Amino acid sequence: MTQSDKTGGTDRPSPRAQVRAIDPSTLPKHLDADEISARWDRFWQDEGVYHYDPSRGRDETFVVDTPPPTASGSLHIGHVFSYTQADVVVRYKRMTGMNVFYPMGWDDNGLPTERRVQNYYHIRCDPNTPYEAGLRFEQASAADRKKPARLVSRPNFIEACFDLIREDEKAFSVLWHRLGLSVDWRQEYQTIDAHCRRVAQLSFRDLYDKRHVYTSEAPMMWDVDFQSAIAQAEVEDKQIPGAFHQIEFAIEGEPAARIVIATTRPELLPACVGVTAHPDDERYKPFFGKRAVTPLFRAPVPIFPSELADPEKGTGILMVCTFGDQTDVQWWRTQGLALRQVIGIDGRLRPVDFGQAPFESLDVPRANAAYAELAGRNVKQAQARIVEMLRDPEASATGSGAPLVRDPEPIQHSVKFYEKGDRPLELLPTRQWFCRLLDRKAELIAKGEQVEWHPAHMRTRFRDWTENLSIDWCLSRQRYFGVPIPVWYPLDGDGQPDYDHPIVAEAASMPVDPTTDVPPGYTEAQRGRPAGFVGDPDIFDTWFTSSLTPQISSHWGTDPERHARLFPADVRPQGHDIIRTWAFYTIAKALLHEDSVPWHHALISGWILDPDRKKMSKSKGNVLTPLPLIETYTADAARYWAASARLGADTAFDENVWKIGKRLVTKLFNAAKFVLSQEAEVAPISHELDLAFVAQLRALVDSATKNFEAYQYAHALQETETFFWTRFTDTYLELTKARAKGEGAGTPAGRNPAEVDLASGSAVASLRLGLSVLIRLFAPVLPFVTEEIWSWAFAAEVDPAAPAARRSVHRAAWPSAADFEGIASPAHAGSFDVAIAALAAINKAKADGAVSMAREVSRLVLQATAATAEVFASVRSDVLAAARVAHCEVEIEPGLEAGAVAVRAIEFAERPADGA
RNA sequence: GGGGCGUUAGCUCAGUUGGUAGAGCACCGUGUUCACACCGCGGGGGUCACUGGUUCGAGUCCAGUACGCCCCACCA
Repeated sequence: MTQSDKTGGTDRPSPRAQVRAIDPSTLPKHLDADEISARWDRFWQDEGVYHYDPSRGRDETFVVDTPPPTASGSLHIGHVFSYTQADVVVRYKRMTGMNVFYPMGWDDNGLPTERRVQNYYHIRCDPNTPYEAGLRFEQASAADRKKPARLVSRPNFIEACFDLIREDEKAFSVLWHRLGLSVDWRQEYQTIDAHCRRVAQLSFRDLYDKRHVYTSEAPMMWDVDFQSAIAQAEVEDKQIPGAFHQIEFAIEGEPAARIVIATTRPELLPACVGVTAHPDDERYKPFFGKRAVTPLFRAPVPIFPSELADPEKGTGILMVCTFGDQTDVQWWRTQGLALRQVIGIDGRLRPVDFGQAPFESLDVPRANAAYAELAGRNVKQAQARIVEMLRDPEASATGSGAPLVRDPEPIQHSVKFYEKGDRPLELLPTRQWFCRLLDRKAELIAKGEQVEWHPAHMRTRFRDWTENLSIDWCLSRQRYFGVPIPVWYPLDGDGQPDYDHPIVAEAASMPVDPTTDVPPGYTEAQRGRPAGFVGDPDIFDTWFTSSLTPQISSHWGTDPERHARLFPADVRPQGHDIIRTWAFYTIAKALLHEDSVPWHHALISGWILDPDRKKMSKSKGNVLTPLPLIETYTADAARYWAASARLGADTAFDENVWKIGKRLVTKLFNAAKFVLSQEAEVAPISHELDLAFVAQLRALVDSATKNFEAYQYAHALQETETFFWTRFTDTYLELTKARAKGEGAGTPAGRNPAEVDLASGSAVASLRLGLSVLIRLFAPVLPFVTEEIWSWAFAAEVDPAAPAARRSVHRAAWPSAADFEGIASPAHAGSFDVAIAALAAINKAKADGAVSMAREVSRLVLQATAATAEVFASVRSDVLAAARVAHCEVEIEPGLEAGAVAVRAIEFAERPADGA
């Protein structure tokens, strides 16, 4: 039983196929890469070469959790890089006989799409605008963009999103086909489609039933431009200029006393609810328990000690505001401070009244007058204005001059931003849904340990992130284009929502949109009415859906049989920048739903850096688009470039590598034409040189296979490529050329024709075996040119009754011991190397003599050790034929290294006359 | 502040368990149109970032330093 019988999905040609030479004139003179790639892509799709076979068992199925690209992004050379790396691994697995499940999704829901739609059409979603059926938009012109954005209804906005992602997904799809990704296009999904919405809502329902999710009204990180809550994972620090402002506060009941606090956010002065310093700080000890009074607003606030205050920073004493940062939140909670929210959801200071709780002032008219100067301004404007006001001595709470005691001191400090945002995040108290993760850290880390990360050190990124999590996962987003949270709230007699008793949609009704669907037991007429209900207007964090990609593909919750066959997946390819998001949340979901890992291997790809080693990004303007490069160098060359980099390695972009890839493709094409046009009688591989070549080929197959098994495709490619050039085209082909044609200087005239046939047949069989094996070793990286070559000869060796898909090289068996069955070992392990050494020595002598490599040698004296000379004798005729040597003697020179061959004397024949 | 990765030829990168430094590109020389000018053959070029240590022997193992990139934390 052969390997292919066992695995059932592939076919291996017989190593002793009948030699049917191809008439080279029937093959194209030059390789037309565009034509080939279009033709084979069509063949692969039409014949279903990459189709998943659900009838085969889990143990012989290889499941890929493909990254769904963000459809709203632009095509980027990095996409070619990472998707190709995954595809190379997948193609290898397919050739080992695995039944590959390789889907493609589009991550189109969420903020990135909304932002792109807003910019592209220059529109904004306004839920209060009425729907206009049939409304379509054009890409906004530069002139349009100068005008205010057009407000459109939520359904119109969502339609616009769908319109745009359709275009974007088409562009990606074209690139994937061009690159030859071996995706099963029947397994396509969009994270916004009904199936994904349903899976996401089922996930929520399951988490709700298991008490993993909860709502809470708490200060959350908030992006004022997108007007949505943001999760910890989406936050990034940016260094921006700021300034320390030293502001003087009075002490209540102590007219002579004062304290000077330092702050970078003076505009939050009206939101001040306390003052704190380190408990051991002698400067401030006397004030603990007393109340400070703020300038301008004259608000009395408690002064309390806190270990969290650093005496070395600023003035050692600081104001606590609702909310400047996370520490403020902590103090607010532990000290039971008032909540004076001045920043609104739009990032502007909202109207407040200091005469009414929670605001408070010892001089209400003055406080309100001061605040009137700030209300309606954004943070930046308010800061500028309040600094002006604080320079006014009249504003003092102590009567001792301007509250701003010195000019602001400029500093650079890091501030939290939404990763896609333009302005710093604010902390706003809002009601959000959360998923409990903090109490599951140990289990999350354990699941991360169960996954094999490639490269292994990427595991550390996951562990670090998980260990340092500080808030639960905020699931809700105040946006429009996404999966609705499937929840309604009952309204009490006053029309106030009862958030403690949410009505969560039943699984059978999903997907639902609570803003249009009605919860069980209610009618639409009760929407928004007292004792009625209200739908949760929010959508899920995009990651809530994309963290389910393994379950989306496996149809978790709807098709248990399929789920069992496809979950957990085998590999998750992804970038290292989203370990803390996509990988983390996916592991979290698999843990919470089924106490499982989502996949067994994580393949982490690196980044493409520009030649200055900076990350390529749109904002830096150093992004390369892939299609023009592919047109110049071919898709196979693009893949060669991507596959030359190891997993996880950030790589400087180097166009040279594309060039080398293209050269390899051409060389393969030409070498194959040559090999397949050799004619010979069928004969076993028996000649010493051939046996020695095959022995090295066998070693290559072993090594390449080991490397692929360890996801070291780059090493496998490199060794295959080196072998191809140095052991095949430059050497073996040259050494056997003459013998294959049944001629050669080493063949004595009048030799037995049967012997000539045997020698020739052995050479041609070895050449074809070498080509067949090399083509298959290259196939995962160079799918187009290898398929083309395979089709010339090897595809015909497949059972004609088998489906056409089986004739693809991509369904052929990965080279293995089976290819070398019955082929003897060479008499001398080193005979191929000695032949190469001898040929190289003669070539060098020709180069030194500045004669053509094709020049005949009339007399040659070689030197070698006795042992090497004996080995040489076994390959002598091939070497002399390749080097065109008429007469050769070998002298024994014991001083040489084993295996070395030196030229002691060489005489060249007269150059044949021109035109002879 | 904690951690990860990296530093090898002009450039992009390989270097398995320690055993005399590799490839391609670029460069120089040279040849050639009979699979391949998207070609062949040959050549020059490196104190393996630095300092110690272990060892008969270190690019490789250990400790430290410097530089670069990244992750995390802090950020009044």
